[in-house]
Amino acid sequence: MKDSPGFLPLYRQVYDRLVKRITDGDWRPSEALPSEYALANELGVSQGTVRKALNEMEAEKLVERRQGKGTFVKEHTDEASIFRFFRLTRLDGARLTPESEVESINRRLANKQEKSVLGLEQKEHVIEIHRIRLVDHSPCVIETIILPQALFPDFDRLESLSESLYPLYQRKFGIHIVEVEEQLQAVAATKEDAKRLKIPDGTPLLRVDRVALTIIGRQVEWRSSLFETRKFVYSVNLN
Amino acid sequence: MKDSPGFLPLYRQVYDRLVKRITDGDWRPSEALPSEYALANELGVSQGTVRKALNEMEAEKLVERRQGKGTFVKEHTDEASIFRFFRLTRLDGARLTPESEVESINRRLANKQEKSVLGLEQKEHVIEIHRIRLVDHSPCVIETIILPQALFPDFDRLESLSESLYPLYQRKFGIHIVEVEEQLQAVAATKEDAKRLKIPDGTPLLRVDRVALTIIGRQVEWRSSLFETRKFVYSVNLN
DNA sequence: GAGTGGTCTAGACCACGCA
DNA sequence: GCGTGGTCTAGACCACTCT
Repeated sequence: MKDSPGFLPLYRQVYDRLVKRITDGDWRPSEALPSEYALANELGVSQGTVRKALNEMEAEKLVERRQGKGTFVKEHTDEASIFRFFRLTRLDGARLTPESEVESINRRLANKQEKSVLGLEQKEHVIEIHRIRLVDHSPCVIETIILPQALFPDFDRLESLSESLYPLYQRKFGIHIVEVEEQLQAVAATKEDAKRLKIPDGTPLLRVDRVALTIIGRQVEWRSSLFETRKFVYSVNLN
Repeated sequence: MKDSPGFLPLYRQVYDRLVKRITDGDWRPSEALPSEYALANELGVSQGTVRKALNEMEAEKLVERRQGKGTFVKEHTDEASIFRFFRLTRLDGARLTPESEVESINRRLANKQEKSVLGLEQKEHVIEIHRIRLVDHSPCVIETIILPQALFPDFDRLESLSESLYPLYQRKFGIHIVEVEEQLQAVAATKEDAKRLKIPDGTPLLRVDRVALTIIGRQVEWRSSLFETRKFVYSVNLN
């Protein structure tokens, strides 16, 4: 006689309310939330319950907690974002800080595959970005990025793009990426790839297809990258 | 006048003691630990403190907690282990269950690189394993696995190897892998690779170099794999 | 019904950052 | 010295599992 959820813990309800207030923009990136006691008071629960909700949010990297200071909405800075999602390193494991050159930005109707990957309905528009990323002044990644136009109004009229795009999504469009799903394959460079990366035809490349997700699991970016991995490697830890 | 650690929380000390008892084999895989209250009593702390330590151990997948039943040492079953660390999937994301053919197992002195990667001292021996993994009866991965002989006594006299090696490490040698570090590159198949995988020379392959670590960060396996990714992809989520 | 982990509360004290 | 988050305790009650 019970339903499937049957029971939603109080701290979960607190979590949901706080997450909503962040995604709604009640507290902006790098701003402090009220203290645990203030929130507990406001929501009519104990401080320990708020604490549990905030700790979950910290585990998901939505906020950052600092003893003696407070709880802050996590900001996607360029450095942090590259450190977190850009997995290319030198052979010895040292992190890289690439530079980017945007080649083109266009707006057009989404094709079938894009609608499927991004979960779009009929006749929606997408933004298509092509760029090259360089390390030590030589090209090593080519990227194609597809964004649902509806979530990124006037994206194609931005004056310039930052090196790391996720801080931009957060700052300008209130979109907070918390997870990416990637699929990797080894492929041979086509003539065009080879020309753009200044490498021989047929060089093996690491192809990475990535879908970026928000806290509620909404797909907001589809990115297809080709990495030249003769001097660099893609590093990842699994737990 | 304080030292660098300066302060070690009680739950951390409880955590350390419990982890040690598991790695020492006091409780075997799939066995239940004493209840929170029993442990709290035995260790002279409150139940909430034990709880916090156990929750950390659950987050690290060292134990599994089941409401109404108890806390159990997590067992590396074949299925769970493949699901967790074998990242190859079909193009639609469906998981694969490969079969393996061991080609050779040898014991020899570690070379310089192996000593560096595995953190070995002078003149230690290693076990070297070569195997091929097949999906749908066709070869798609070739692996070279290096183990420090000291941690795996008589490994080369085992009658057979299970499909997934980590359950074997846990069951026979008390070694519990909790994390792997991987470095990925795209490379061209050599003549020998091509022959073993039954593919054309120079086919792009995904090369994965993996170091497997225990809970205390000890390197216990170095594995170099070459994946044929025309029909499959390496899938990973980043948070 | 007994025993386990999960939630929730209330209160005390500690470590840290800052003015 | 004050306010913040971090730790620790004690106790009550809930949800789940098995007998």
